Amino acid sequence: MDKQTITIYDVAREAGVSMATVSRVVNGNPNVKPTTRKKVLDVIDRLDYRPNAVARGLASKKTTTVGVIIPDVTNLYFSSLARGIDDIATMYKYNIILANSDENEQKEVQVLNTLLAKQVDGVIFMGNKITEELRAEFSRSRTPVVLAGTVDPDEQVGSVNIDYEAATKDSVEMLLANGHQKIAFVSESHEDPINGQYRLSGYKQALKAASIAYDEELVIQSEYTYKVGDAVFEQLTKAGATAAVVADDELAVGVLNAALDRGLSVPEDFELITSNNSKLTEMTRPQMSTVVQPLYDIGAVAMRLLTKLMNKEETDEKTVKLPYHIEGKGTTK
Amino acid sequence: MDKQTITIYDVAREAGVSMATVSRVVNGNPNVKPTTRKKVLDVIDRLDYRPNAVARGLASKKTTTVGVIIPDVTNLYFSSLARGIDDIATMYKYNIILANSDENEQKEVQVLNTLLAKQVDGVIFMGNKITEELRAEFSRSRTPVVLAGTVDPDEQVGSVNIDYEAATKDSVEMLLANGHQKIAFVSESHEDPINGQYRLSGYKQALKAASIAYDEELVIQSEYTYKVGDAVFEQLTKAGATAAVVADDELAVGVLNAALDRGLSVPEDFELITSNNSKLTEMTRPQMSTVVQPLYDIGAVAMRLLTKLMNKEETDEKTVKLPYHIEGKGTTK
DNA sequence: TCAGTAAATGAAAACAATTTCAAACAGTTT
DNA sequence: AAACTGTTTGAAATTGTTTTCATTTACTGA
Repeated sequence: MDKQTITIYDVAREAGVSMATVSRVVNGNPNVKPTTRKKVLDVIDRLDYRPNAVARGLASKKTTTVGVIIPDVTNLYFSSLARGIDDIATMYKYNIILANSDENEQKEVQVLNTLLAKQVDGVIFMGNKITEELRAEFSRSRTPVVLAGTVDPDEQVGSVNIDYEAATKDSVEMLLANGHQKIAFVSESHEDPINGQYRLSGYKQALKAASIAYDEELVIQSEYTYKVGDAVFEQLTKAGATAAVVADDELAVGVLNAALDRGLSVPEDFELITSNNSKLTEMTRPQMSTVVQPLYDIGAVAMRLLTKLMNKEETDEKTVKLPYHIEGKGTTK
Repeated sequence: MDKQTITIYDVAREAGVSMATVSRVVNGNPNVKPTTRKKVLDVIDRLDYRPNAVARGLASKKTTTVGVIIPDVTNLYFSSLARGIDDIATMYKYNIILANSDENEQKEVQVLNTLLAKQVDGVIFMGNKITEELRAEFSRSRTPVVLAGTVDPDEQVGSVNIDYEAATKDSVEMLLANGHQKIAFVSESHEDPINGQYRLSGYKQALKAASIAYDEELVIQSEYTYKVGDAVFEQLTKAGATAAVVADDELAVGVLNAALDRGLSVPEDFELITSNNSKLTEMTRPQMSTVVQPLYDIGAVAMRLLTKLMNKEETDEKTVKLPYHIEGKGTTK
């Protein structure tokens, strides 16, 4: 009736050894005589014993699972990071509990709490803003946290990303070099330091260096979805923009298509650089020029960093900046 | 030094009650006098007590987490399902452990085993073929399993999908109605029953009804990636196809772009229907005609079904087929 | 042969909850 | 006042491991 589970106790009894010895065998502890090891292994095989990870977690205080907070798995930028995270996690024998937050501050805090209740060994956070409440939770629990593709201006927790400021500056400079004067900057809310602080600053620097006045009209805040592309393009047109730096690929596709649907030629009539180098950039026609971020690697490196923190290994740097470059494709001349 | 954790024991002591009573309060058991409940709640609040989910899991044999095996999070089709799964899981207080399998049979089995070792309360499997080994594991553990967007011809485990056979038949018929004679069918390996059995059968039925001979040249097996689109289109050209039904959106974009890059007009010179209705279908120009699958819902319903199985509730049907329809967009006349 | 050391083993105590079962209590009914 | 009922409560067992610490065994060199 009930699924009778084989426990370490059954194995011990059958093999005529103590639970401790079985535990040692299972965990690869070298202090077991080869003959005993073989005996135990045989019984394990015969009974088809599988250690119960929950009991293990309770006894050892390690669950070998890490929590991953992601705004939306359906967003290619984040899912690419997630893939890198999972691969490295698997490599180090961890599993990931994935939780969508929709970048909703309440959900983020709530999800973090349930992850901590589940005793995850570490957390990888993707999002935008680290609210005070979130930071408080981070430091209250002694669980290591690493941000992936997310910045913490205070650098209190580990993080992996690229230099958004420089990348944006480079993007704008490329458009400037192509002769544009009215270059727009489109991103999500400036409350997120990644946009309001870093990217915006890069944008301003480039303009300043070219002695072009900052025009608020050209700076647009919008959600990162395909469907708002049309409305955003309307605004761009109204502001007289002839080129734009867009902070999200999906939105960039929306803007690009809005331009094309209006009969414009890209890049002849309008130029565009996007920011994430997700698969989308090569799927559009023309293909989108983009900041090439090593998405998979950001996730992978973040997870690797987390493993170090979980093992209390020494780490050179808690904040790592990965290289990027700008790749001109079809949406710039 | 060590993070001193507050346990149920601390709460009991401080509140002057037994652990059992604290447990009752935490779990909302009604058999607690209101005054006691308040007293306990106050202490919980004061000590900031959080129940340890691992200990809970061990004692109650329920982890409130389900395992989700996904081929690749980075594939929009699957990530859309995953989003539906997670939302419903959250609604029912479950968390998901997500594991990428790359549709690799070995990885699938291995991942399933670690999920079971972690005592997940249920498993949602996305993939293609249910190998014998996998099925054996499914039935050996008494853990409920539901397939999402995946078929099991034997209908031994629960599953949620659409009628792939009919959908493919409809797609082909639409192309037939547009006057095509040489219609190709492009999918992944026919070893997957979803392709080799259902979709292919739908394809054949439509041809037969139109008295068109089945031509092997027109049936192409290929991986589901964007980058092979070019090679696939070459094959299509060689076989003289003037239209195609493609089983994956990403691949469909590749094929579409290959056609466009060769200077063809779509749908004038070549027609195409894709199968997943992911975001991609509206991002291309022209937009892709597609089988409209309720992606999010497939995931959501699968998870809902799983909750029923986990609670041993009666379920009307273990196999549910969701409705679909064909939406003609820009790649068909 | 015997001490000294290292390797191998086991008993029992954690780990932090839930669950079972019996006892205490309170409120009715006779 | 006793008997009966149902609600609250707590003691102790249970869950399946790991870990600590003591003990036994095996081996080495004097």
